[in-house]
Amino acid sequence: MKGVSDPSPTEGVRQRNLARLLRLVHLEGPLSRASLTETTGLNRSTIADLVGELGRLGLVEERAPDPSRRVGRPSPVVVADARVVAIAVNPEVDALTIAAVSLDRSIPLRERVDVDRLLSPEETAALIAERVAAWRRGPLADAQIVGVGLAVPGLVRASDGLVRNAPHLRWTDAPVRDLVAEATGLATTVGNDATLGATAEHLFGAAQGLDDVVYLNGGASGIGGGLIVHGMPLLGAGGYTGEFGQNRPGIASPVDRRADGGVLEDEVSRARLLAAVRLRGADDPTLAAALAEAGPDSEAGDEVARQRRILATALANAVNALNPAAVVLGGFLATIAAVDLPGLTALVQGQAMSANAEELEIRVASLAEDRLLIGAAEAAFADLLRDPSA
Amino acid sequence: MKGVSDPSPTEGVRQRNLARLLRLVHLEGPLSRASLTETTGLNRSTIADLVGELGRLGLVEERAPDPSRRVGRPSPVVVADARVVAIAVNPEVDALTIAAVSLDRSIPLRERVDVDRLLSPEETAALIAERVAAWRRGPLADAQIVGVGLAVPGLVRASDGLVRNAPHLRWTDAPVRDLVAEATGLATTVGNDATLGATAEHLFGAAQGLDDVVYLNGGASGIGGGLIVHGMPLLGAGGYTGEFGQNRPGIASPVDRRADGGVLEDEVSRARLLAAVRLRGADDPTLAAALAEAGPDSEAGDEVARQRRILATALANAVNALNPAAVVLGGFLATIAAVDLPGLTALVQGQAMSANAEELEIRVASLAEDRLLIGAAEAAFADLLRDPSA
DNA sequence: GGGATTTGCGGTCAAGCGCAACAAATAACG
DNA sequence: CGTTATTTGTTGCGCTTGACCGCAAATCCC
Repeated sequence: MKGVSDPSPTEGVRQRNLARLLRLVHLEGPLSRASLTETTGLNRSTIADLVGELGRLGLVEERAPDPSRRVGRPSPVVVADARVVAIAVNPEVDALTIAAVSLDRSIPLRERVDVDRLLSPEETAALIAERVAAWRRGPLADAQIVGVGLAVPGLVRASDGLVRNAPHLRWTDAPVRDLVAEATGLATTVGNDATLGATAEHLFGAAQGLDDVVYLNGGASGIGGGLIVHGMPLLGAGGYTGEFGQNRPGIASPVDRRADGGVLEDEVSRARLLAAVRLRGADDPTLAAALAEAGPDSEAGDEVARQRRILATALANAVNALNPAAVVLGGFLATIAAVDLPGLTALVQGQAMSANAEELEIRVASLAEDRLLIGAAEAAFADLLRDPSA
Repeated sequence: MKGVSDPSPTEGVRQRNLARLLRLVHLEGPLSRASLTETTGLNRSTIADLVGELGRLGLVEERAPDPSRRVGRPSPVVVADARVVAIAVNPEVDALTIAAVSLDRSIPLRERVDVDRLLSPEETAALIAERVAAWRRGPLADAQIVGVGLAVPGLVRASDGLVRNAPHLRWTDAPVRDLVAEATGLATTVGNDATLGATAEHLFGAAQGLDDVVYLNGGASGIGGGLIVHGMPLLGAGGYTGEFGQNRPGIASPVDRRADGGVLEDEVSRARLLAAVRLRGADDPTLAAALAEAGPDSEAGDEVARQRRILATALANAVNALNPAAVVLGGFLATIAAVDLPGLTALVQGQAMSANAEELEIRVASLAEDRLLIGAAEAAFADLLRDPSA
């Protein structure tokens, strides 16, 4: 037995307090020591001790006090150390985006590596390792890299970061976490892109401060989703939550049906919108402009309305089940939602339980292309934020 | 400032450890002190101290050691004190069921009060108070009643226990929590019946030990559901989660459609099953027997198959979104599922993402009519289990 | 420039838990 | 049947943690 567990019985307390402080300055930005004592309820002397330890660990810095117009001695400002960075990666069909995201939420480095063919998981790992090595020799020479986070468009097993299936990358059962960890020598986390996007919107974007959020993103290849529940990302038993794109919502009018299976992402799709405005391969702003130009009384307008009706049923189903505080829409779903947000909200409320929908807000995602990088970095920071002294 | 917060800095630790121990003996049943040290990782002396405190609080008892055939000094067995009870209540259309549920999971008292008309919230509160008062003078004379838990068939606002709408009780915006608390003088919690049923199945029933569970119950008046997520009940922003009955699942074949709106509980309903076997008002076992007698190649068999197809789509939608470890079905949904559980599982797997469904288990609820009482009692015990020293 | 206010800093103190040594109770063994 | 091994409860002690207190420093208001 001889429990050689904790050297100190109350180390759990200290760990939690350190984590609380680090999380605060990471999520809220620079905070004075005084405000830290106030929000945590800890004693001034305790805050001094804890901040000192975080400083010695190289995780926070103390800056000169802000010229506040309050009476009394000014309080130093505690800020997350910008030299602590995570490597955030988003492999996509046409490019691999890699960035360095600091603990102070700045993004000092970002690079888009265009590729003319699909990269294998091994090639992806090698490319990441090469960029990280180059950055280490240069701009990140004095940085402390805590890990790598990947946002993968596909099903990712939560337990071991195995990519079960990423259809348009053509990755199947690829041990991406282990490959990247070995290639870079860094702790690596792999997550589903939509789940990480939901995390980012929850922490810093349109769903900030809301504990129950449904996030749906419309991409070129389909509809992905992520869930925030109890203020945390919901991974489910295997890690495959939020796959609303494969759901089959009821379609009230038979004339609205286009695809055989009735699968949401076959009925509500970017491709059908592009076809309606006679475009091939445009980005979302271009698509939005074309739809606006066509107007509501055009073929394109009818298609938007049709997709909105089906989307509303799918959202109502989710709202009935999960009673979220907000639904956040990204990608082309944001485009077709923004045409008339109150109208879409009303459509959803008409099909959902009244209590579930009455305080529901449907919002447009707000973090743009940084979303996945922020979410991936957040996943890489997670261990550090849970136990800063490790 | 002068933080008069905690008398001791580490009281949080002690509170958590006390809660861990009490929760263990409550959920797992009698446990020896030795096994407590092993599962918690705490020191023997600490366990002795904590168990002593729980004993002084009247929450646990220590019994003579089990005649174990192991070497070494026998370890006393720690048991939750049976005198600590919660009052569990389930108001329904035709009766009000009220029970005393002990912390050791026994149910020493249970009473079904038949009513020939709908009771108002105020009458319900008065009836509960009357029964509790009578029990206090008799069988519960030496009991420590920690609170009242109600399982209400309707929408319950989590923040204040207001019953927003319980259609077949005809309660609307009824402050049930406050009414019962005032009438009885006891701390009261109010929850949705399906959510509390899910909790019970999660803690003691078919979904024991699973952190991600979707629970659906088919009753006479519709389909209710509850969700377990992160090992906890999911309440959502307002408290109205799990309302799968109002969802609109896709219906593959138009000939399967019976109702106009395509709402699940209009398509999949007990009433339609009863009609198919020409019965009026039968309980679930009778219905199951009638369906079995009719056989699969009858009108009733066709209706069961139709309902199973639609139910499968609704379940697949939930599985895609939530990736639960198990789906638990109760009421008449258990009846139509049990006809061919592997077949229903296959139907769901055919419409869900393969990864989400591959380890999915569809199970039949196992707690029978005790389910709601256990769930309601658990809700009433929640505060005690969170902070035993309060 | 003086008073008020707020903060930082060092020292002291109580609480909580681990640890080690000892005692007790049982099984295994000769 | 007695001895040994094993396991566990008990007791006293020490370490860690964070609150509290008094003093000095820094800033604003007058």
